[in-house]
Amino acid sequence: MTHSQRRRIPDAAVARLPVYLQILNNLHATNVARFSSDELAALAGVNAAKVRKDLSYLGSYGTRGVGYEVTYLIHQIRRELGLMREWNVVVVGAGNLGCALAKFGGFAPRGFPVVGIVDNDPKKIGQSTGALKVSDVRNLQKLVKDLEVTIGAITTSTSAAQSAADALIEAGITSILNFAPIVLAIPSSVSVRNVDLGVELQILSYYEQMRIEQSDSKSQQKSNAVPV
Amino acid sequence: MTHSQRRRIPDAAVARLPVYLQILNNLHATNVARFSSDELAALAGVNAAKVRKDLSYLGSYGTRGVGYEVTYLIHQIRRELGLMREWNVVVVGAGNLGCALAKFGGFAPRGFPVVGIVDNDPKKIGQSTGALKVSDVRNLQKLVKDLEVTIGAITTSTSAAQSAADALIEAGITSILNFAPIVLAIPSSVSVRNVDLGVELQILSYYEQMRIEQSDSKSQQKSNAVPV
DNA sequence: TGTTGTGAACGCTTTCACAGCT
DNA sequence: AGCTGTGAAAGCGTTCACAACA
Repeated sequence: MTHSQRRRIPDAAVARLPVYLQILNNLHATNVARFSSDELAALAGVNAAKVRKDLSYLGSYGTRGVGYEVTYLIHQIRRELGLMREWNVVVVGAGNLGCALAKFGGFAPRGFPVVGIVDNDPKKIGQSTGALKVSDVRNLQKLVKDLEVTIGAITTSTSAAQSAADALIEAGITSILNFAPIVLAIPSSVSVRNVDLGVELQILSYYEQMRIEQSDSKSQQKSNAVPV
Repeated sequence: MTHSQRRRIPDAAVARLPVYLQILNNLHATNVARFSSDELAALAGVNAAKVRKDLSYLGSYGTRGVGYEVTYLIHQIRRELGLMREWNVVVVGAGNLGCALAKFGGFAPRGFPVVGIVDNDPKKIGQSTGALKVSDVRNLQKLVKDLEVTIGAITTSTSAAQSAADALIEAGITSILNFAPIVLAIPSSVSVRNVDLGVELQILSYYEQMRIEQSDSKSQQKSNAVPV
C-alpha cells in the first residue's frame, strides 16, 4: 500500500524514534551493517512487533528474511524526524542552567545549535557565556526573526517562566523546551516538552512505595503461609 | 464502591499526579482553599473529566456540588505518591552535571536529599562538591545500605552509564534516574526514568517539520484556491 | 443548583499471528 | 527458512454523559 499523502506517525511511535536512532548510531559506530527487529527490540527494551510497526510508519525499508540496513534506516529516521536540517535554539534565562546550556557544545553537532541567550536582568545582559553574549529579552523578536530560531528553552525562575513563554510565542517560536516546574499556558499550535526532575523523582517515588507495600504484603502472606 | 485492597493507579495517571500537586501547592500558596475539576483542568492543560478520573483513583475526596479542598487533596496526593517520607538519592558520576545535582539544594526540601556522590576516577574521589565528598564507586554498596538509598542518578559519560547502572542494581537500588543518552539494560524489577534533552529536541524537531510541511501544503492549497 | 464520581463509548496503542517476500 | 509488514484482536487511556448527591 503506497501512501503518497502526508504520513502522520502516531505520537507514541514518534517518541520512540529518537531512541531507535540513538541505538542505530551506536550500531553504526561499531560497524554493524544490518539488524533485525528482534535485535533492535532487545536493545531498546521493547518488543519486536512494536519495532516493526514503528519502522513501518517510515515506509517499507526492511528486507523480508534479512532485516534492515543500519545506515539506510538511520537516514530514514533522521529524515522523518526532521533532522536533515538544523533547528536553532534560543535560551531564555541566563542563570546556572541557561548558561550551562549555552556553553555546552553537545547540541550543535546534533543539529540544535544554541544561537542566542536572553535575560531581563540588566546585570546579566551583555555578559559572555561561552561564545554568546546575553541579550536583552526585549530583542527576542528580532533575534528569533534574524537567526531563524524555532525552538525556545525556558531556564528562568518558576515565577518568570510564563512571561518567558509569552515572549517566545510573541516572537514567533513554535516549540518550547521548558525546564521550569510549572505548566505553561500556551496555544495548542505550539509544542512543549517539559523537563522537570521533581516530577520524575515523584513518579519514581510512587513506584518505590508500591514496591515496599507489595513486599510488605508478600512477607505478611509468607507469615500466613507458615502459621503457628 | 469501596476497594480496600491495594489500589493500582494507571501509569498515565501517576505521571499526572505530580503536576496536579505542583499546581495545588501554588493554589495553597496563594490562599485558595477550594477548587473544582474544571479549574484544575484549566491550570493543568487537560480536560475536566480526566482530572476527576485521576483524582478518583485516590478515593472519593471531593464534595458534589462544591469541589475539592486544596490542603486535603495535597495531603492525599502526597500520600499516594509516597511523599510522606524522604527518599535518599545517590549520584553516580562526579562530572559537571553530577556535581551540580549534588550542590543543588532544591531536592532535599522536596523530599529527595542527595546523600552521596561516587565516581571511579581517583582524581575525583575525595574532592568536595557542596556538602558531600566524592566516594569511590566501590563503596557504593556500603553507602546504599548504610544511608538507606533507594534512588540512583546516573550522570556518567554514555560509555560508563551501563556499568554505573549495573553497580547501582548490584548495590540494591530499585529506582534509576538516567541522564545518559542510552537505553539501559536493567531488570524489570527496577524503575527507570530517562532525562535526555537530545530525545526531547528531536521530538520537537518532528513536530516543527510537520508544521512546516502542513503550512507548505496549505499555501499550495491557497494558491490553488486562487488560480491564475 | 452545581459539581463529583463513574459506567459506557470511543479512540489510540500494543500485541498477536500469519501472509508475503527474499 | 527466516524476517518483514500488516490486518485483526486485545488492552489501555480518554472522553462522554448523566446519575448521585451536598
